[in-house]
Amino acid sequence: MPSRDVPLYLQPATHPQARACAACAVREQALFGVLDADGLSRLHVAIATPAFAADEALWQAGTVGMAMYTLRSGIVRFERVTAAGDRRIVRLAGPGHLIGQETLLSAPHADDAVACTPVQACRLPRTLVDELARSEPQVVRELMRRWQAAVVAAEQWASELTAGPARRRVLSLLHQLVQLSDGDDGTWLPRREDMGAMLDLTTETASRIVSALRREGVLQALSKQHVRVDAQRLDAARHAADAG
Amino acid sequence: MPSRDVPLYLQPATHPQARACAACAVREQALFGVLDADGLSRLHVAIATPAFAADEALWQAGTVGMAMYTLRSGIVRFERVTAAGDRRIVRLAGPGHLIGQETLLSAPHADDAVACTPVQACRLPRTLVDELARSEPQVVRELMRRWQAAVVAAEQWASELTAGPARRRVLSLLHQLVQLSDGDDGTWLPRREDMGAMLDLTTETASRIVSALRREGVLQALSKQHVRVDAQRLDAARHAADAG
DNA sequence: CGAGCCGTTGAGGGGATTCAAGCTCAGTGG
DNA sequence: CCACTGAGCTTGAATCCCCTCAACGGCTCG
Repeated sequence: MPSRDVPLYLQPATHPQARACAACAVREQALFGVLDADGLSRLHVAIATPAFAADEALWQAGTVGMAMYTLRSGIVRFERVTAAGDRRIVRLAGPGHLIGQETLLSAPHADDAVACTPVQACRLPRTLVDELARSEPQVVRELMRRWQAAVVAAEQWASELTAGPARRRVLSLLHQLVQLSDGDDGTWLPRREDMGAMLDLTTETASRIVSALRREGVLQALSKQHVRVDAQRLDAARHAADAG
Repeated sequence: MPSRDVPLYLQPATHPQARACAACAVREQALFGVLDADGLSRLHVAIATPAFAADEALWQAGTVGMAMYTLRSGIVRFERVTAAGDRRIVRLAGPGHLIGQETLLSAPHADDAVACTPVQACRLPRTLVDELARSEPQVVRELMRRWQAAVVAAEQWASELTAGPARRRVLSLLHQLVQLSDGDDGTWLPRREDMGAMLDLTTETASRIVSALRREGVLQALSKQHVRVDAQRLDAARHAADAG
């Protein structure tokens, strides 16, 4: 079984795209995970698997995309500039997530999409998904499921990450980040300024709280942007914040 | 042309549901607005048009619905209880909006849906929409459009209504409410406690700001829960808040 | 090695909360 | 009819949390 880090183009050229998809590490969570062998056989075009560096944009708000993406690894943030003129991050997406579905409607992107970490993705052209949706009914249903998931994620973000005292918001964010982390090499931690844009805090406040959590042993720095999170203490801290 | 206030059941009995839908006041914005005469003719079942009183629930979070609704008049709020235990309102829906699409996926509702004002709605059973989606391809596309609209609305909510100083948040909410208002009899204004649940403020703070806006002439009370909004001054106030 | 970005920490001020007290108004029952 | 009640709104005073302003240190990179 190929690791998720093996680029698809290194896999035997005799294998069609269908074979590559069948072997994909995030296949179960991916859009095409609903396709059976027969459905996959219709994938007669090659799917590009572009990589994005940290802070590289996948697209910009207001533009109309030509493709959507399934994330294979890494984290992407959705950000916009509010009417008041300040930058706000409104959602995060991680491995297995489908992003940019508005492309299917030829609707412009509502936000910038920017890689937070190095990102590997599968590029799904609009035309391909269009075709597939016509021939494979399950794909339509799966698309709807994805859309619903986006709604749920956005509402969750609004309800859990934008309310209450600063400390609780940071703890909730940490909780989210742990879910999105690739697991092996710790949890990615945003720059303080980006944490501020997510939680509506100043960089100073974000910094103070992160420092406090480190002193309390909830966090442990692994590298510049990665930490080890003590799940036990995180839960305890979240529960304590809720009670008080 | 029947007004939106004429109950559907009062229309001539010889007219099938198709005729009723064709004459609907919110037809252009409604889900079935994409159907042509031929498509409408497939509507051989009667569509119920239930009314909900203010503060009456359309459904509760966690339950799986049997139908979705197109709102004909009134405003509905989506609320939930956060992990921290406090009530949060995460979205509003108004005339023309389709709500409860998760029913189509047999997914449980993520939030309570509660009428803010008296609400008139069209009840669209899951099975009906299912059928129609199969026979009329435009319906599928329209459903996707609705889902995308929900995502955009949720992100807008998160970015504009949950960030910045309290006064700006209230002004942004007012802006939203004006869009949702039926137009003729003023703009609906939530109870202070509900404003707090929307904007993450205390009822006292919400009250203070509303009082100030009334003194400044931005608002003018019409009745207990309805106000006239001076669009001019509202825009001025919003712009001033952005600059300062 | 100096420049610049990012993170950290401190001191002081301001805006929202907390606590508390009246107020209006609709509904109820004597 | 009208006091009584309770829910929602308003306003005040004190407190506290977060922001603002400021300085400093570590790190990378030209």
